[in-house]
Amino acid sequence: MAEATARRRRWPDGYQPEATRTSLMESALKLFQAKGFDGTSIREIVDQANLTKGAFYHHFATKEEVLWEIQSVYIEAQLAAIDEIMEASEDPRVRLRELVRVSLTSIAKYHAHVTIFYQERRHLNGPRFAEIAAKRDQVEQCFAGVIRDGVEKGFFREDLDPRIATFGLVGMCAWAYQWYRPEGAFGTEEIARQFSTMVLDGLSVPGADSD
Amino acid sequence: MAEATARRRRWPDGYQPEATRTSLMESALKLFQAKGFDGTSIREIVDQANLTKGAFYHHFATKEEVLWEIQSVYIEAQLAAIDEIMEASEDPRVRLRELVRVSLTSIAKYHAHVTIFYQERRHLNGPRFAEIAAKRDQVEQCFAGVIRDGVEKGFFREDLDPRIATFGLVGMCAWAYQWYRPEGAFGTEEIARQFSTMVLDGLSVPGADSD
Amino acid sequence: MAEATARRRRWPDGYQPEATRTSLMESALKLFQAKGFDGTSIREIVDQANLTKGAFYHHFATKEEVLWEIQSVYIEAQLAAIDEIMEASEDPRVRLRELVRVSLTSIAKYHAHVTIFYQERRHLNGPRFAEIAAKRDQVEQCFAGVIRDGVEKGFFREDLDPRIATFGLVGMCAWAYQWYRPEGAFGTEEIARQFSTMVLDGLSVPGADSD
Amino acid sequence: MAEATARRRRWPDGYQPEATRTSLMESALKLFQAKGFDGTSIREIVDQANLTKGAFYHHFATKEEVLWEIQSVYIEAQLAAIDEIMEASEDPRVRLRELVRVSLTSIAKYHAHVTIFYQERRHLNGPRFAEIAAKRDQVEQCFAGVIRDGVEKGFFREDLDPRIATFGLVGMCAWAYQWYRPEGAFGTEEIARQFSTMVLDGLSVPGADSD
DNA sequence: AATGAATGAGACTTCATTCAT
DNA sequence: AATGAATGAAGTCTCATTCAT
Repeated sequence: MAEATARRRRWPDGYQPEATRTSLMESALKLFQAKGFDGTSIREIVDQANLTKGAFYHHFATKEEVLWEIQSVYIEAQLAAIDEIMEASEDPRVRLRELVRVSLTSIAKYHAHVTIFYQERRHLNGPRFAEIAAKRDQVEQCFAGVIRDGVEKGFFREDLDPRIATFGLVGMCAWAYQWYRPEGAFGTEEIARQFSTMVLDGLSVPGADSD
Repeated sequence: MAEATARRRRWPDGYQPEATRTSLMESALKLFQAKGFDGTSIREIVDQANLTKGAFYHHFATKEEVLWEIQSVYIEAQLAAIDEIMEASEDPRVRLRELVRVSLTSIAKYHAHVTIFYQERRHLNGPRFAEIAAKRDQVEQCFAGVIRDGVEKGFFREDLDPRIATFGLVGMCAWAYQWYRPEGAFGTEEIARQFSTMVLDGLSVPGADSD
Repeated sequence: MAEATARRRRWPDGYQPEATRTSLMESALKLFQAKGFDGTSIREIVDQANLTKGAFYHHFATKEEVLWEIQSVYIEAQLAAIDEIMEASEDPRVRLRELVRVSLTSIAKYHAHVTIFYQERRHLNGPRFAEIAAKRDQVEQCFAGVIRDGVEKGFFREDLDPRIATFGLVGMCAWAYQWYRPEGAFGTEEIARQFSTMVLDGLSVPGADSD
Repeated sequence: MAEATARRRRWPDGYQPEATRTSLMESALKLFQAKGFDGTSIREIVDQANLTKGAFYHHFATKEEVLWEIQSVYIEAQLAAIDEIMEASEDPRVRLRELVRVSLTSIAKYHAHVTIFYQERRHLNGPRFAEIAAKRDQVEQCFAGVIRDGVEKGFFREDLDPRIATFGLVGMCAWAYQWYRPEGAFGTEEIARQFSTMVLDGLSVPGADSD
């Protein structure tokens, strides 16, 4: 009956299942980031959300499911952002700059998610692990594709292996989850610009005598 | 066979404290790498080493102590290698190439240590955490120092912040622990060469028209 | 049978939290008395109560908490009994007799509690120890107050220090937990009467020549 | 050969087994008093004595043996002191005063022993427990005998049961191990005098009107 | 939708004791 | 006389999960 009130259902006594679920997710997000997956107990998650274990198990089948959902949120956002980039321009140099930019801005936006994504991967089991890993691979394949494309089109040097270059570029960006702080001196846009410049043009001053 | 080499101490039936300790360390090393610190139980460590829990606690005060020792081995090796590099040459370009090279070769040499170093940092407590963090900072300060020096001496571009460049370079190298496999197509020397080239000279082909 | 008495809560198949908790307390009470706090394991407590370790830790945070609860039950009962005594009469001789009487009857009533109270005090930590110690002090202050009052009012001799007399009197009563047996020849009322007489009037036969 | 040097044997390199043994006993004495028998580990005992576990087990068969030795030292001293008292006078009033005096002075002299004697009795097993308990009974029988004798000789009142009176007197004295502090306002001689007076002559002022 | 009592496996750690040297 | 490596049992406590309501 209450279903007629358009999507935002309401339960008789003010129950708000969606809100409960969100509370739990946010609680888990903070705790997984701060103490790790193994280091966080269901008890802590529900306590911080002012809920009970029963509520938790009403919304999630297992603790791992929460982890999987956190990882999904992030990786899906990445994939969506990458799709946009690929549609916006065909120039590999532009695409590469954009990939770097998006990598860094989403680290800022999803800091907890990213930290958990990289640190707690291990705790995803079989099928869920495979699913996330596959999406992660898609992201990396995209970086690699852009580089390969740049080489083919003559923009990027041929003497570097595209896979190695990809790993280097991805590592450079991903590592930011370890040190980036929103209150730091540089914003993510500026960091992205510097990273792109370093990778595309190199640290060396062009004119300086080589060794 | 090794009996001719005059072993310092002999115990009946193979009491060999040093060997016991080493067995435990190696067992822990493998397991921490494979299943994480929290995911590894003392039981598993001793079972794999064919020893007992009592033996473990005779040699280590806590599980954390083993973790600390693993981290120490790696970071000390890093510091020693860096010292050598700094003594071998004063040219920031050479130094930077060497830092990259050492970072990658030691990831190959200490793969388990490095994985544990980056993934299980959290589980070190107060003083031990501080100790390792301080040494890790020394390493990073060294990278930063070389870059700053290169800028001052006119070898490296001035329009990049040395701290950002350092984070990028360190991330690029450190990330390798996530993907490097000894059986892969490239050795660490070659990977290091490509990383150095990318960072020093850039991906872009010099002549190609810019966007 | 007891079902007619409208039990507040009903659980399936006998979920009765209050009863579970009580079982555990009673089990611990017996075991702590018989084997001491350190000598009693959680395993023994739950086995004797036909429950599981999990159930124990659902109801109590630590083993120490059970100890604290046992001590509290006794000391609170003491304080309440003393309050009654102080309200019932103002004559220090009456009050003293009553204090002795209550000390002994409550040793009979709370034999296990008292034994644990005196033998396992050590195992209470910081704040809980302080709380119990403070209440114990209140009890002793009360004995001391009555004696001091008796001296001031001219009923009790002045040549004895009230603190020493208090210690003596309290020790005499408290010690009973070591030897009192309900099946013994004398009941607590009679023992109390004899103790009061001994302390108030002395062992000596008034007329007998002194040494 | 070294045995000719009269009882105080000396080992070649300065070994002093007797001193080692004594160190261990003293270490155990302090620790048992402070933390209880169960709360003290062999490790702590030997650490505090700057020795090793091997040394401990060279001198004592078990931890319990140390406990037994501590209890023996005290109870033997009690028995010896009581023997002296019984030989010195036949007057039950004198004897009683002396028993009280000795009880208190030996609490001062053997504070740790006494604390352990009363608190850790439980940890003595079968035969050793029986031995100590028997000696303890001898001491109590002695108190009881003196009281009974006093009643028979007409010095002590007949309306009190000698066993109850004994328990009261013994408790009064023994309890002092719980509160006596050498730095306190009264010495043991004075405390003993007051206890004897209280028990023999009573707290009440003879002339005061009775209730 | 949510509760919270209960489970049972397993975690880390401690410890008295043994024994070859 | 003394060492210290090793054992193995046991201890306290945590935790993800289940389930009747």
